[in-house]
Amino acid sequence: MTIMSSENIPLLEKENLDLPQKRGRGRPPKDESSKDEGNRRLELINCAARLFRINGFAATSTRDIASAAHMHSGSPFYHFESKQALLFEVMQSGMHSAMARQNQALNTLPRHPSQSNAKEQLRCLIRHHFEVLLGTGNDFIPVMLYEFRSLDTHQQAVISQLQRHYEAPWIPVLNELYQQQLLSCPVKMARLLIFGALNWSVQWYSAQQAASLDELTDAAILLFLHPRTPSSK
Amino acid sequence: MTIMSSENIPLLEKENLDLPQKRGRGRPPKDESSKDEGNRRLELINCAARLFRINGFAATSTRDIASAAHMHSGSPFYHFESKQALLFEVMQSGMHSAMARQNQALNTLPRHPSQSNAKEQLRCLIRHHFEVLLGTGNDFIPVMLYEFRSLDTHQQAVISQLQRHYEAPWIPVLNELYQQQLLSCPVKMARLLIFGALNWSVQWYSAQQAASLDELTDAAILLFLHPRTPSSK
DNA sequence: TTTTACCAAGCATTTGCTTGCTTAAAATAT
DNA sequence: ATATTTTAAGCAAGCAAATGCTTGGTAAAA
Repeated sequence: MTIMSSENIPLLEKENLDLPQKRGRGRPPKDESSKDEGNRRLELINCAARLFRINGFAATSTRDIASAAHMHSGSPFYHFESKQALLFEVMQSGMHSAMARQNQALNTLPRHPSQSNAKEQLRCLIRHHFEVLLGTGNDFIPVMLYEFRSLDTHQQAVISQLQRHYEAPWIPVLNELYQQQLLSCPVKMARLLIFGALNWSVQWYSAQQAASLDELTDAAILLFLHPRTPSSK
Repeated sequence: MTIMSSENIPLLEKENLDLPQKRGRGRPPKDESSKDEGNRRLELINCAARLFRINGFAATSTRDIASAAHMHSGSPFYHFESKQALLFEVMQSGMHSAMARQNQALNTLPRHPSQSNAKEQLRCLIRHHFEVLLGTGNDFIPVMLYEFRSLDTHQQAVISQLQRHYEAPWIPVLNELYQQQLLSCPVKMARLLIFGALNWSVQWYSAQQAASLDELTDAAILLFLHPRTPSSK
């Protein structure tokens, strides 16, 4: 928030209400579903992801993030050494989560009964990617896609590596579809164009009013894959 | 540029070299290829477009823009009432230029010899859109695509209107391709996904090393259109 | 003498981040 | 069981720099 933000007024007004002191300022109790460590840190990551997605990295101040997490302006720097490091954490944790869920989704498919379930594998990958991009509360990957340039070169290298891992399962699937002539475009280019078509959906998709993620997936498959027989499965 | 920018050092160091006083500070001469009016204003728009594209709107300071145009820090506000107004001008002029060139490109095609040149029309539209996105010095449209949220609601409405005009010629072409069954995906969805695939290219395309815009266009046509006969034109 | 195009200087705010302190729970020693 | 120490988590205040923008002046062309 650049100009005339009304976020710092609560720091003076609601100070005696509920903004601070929600969890006290001492050490947090260790009970409550065992693993409570890094809870506020995680809260910061979630708030940052949401704000970075809505307003962009440069247009979001650390004060905005702090107040969204019910903290005071300097407190985020106890958990993260810099605003950029927080962005980096958002992207990294988003990618790790997305990769884990992608592998999980692929494992629900029937263990390759020899051949030609490549089409179903692609459908699964696309459907899951839409989930990652558009699912409620999934702000991490959009932030990664649109704020890449705000990282330094080392961080960019790390994220690029994760992206390559994420995209790795797509390549054999696309290769097989190309050999089955369900895909007419060379694989390298097809991958770039397909990811573009999917990633761009964060620009126009709105949960209400528009199609479901399943319908989106069907449309994408229809656009990219060319059935050889008139009756396609 | 956020932290530790080295852009303001020239304001102190090169002050006696060539940065200011290049055109003097008085009224500019009216000669030099007649139409010189708005020349510095245009220079500002071009510099802003380039910087906005490279660093983003929020991460580009008006001082960066001024010094790129060989001006001092307050001078851009003689030509534009605010930084946001400058962004708006960048997008508007970019869209008008793109629309003019798109119509021009369409007019070079043979005047619809009845039917079925829809495929060639789509190729023309895609090829031109790649030019708009990736051509050298074309920073305007990428800025429009990636900084839309930095506009206020009224400006967004104006730009959306221009986008609709730009996309208008695509719709009858896609409709005909759908009826010819060269396109299997419903037109509304196809348009969104195709524009996504194309627009995303600004994220990965680099002029050296990669394919030419013609090759990109061929790949896109192969991906989106399904030939009915084994020998496609 | 009016207008165009800019400079020089600076103001008010915002921003990222730092320093020193406080609180309370957990760990450890008695 | 009690007392002490340690540590996680954050608050309060503020600094230095950056940023958007304003004001008053000025030089030169028309």
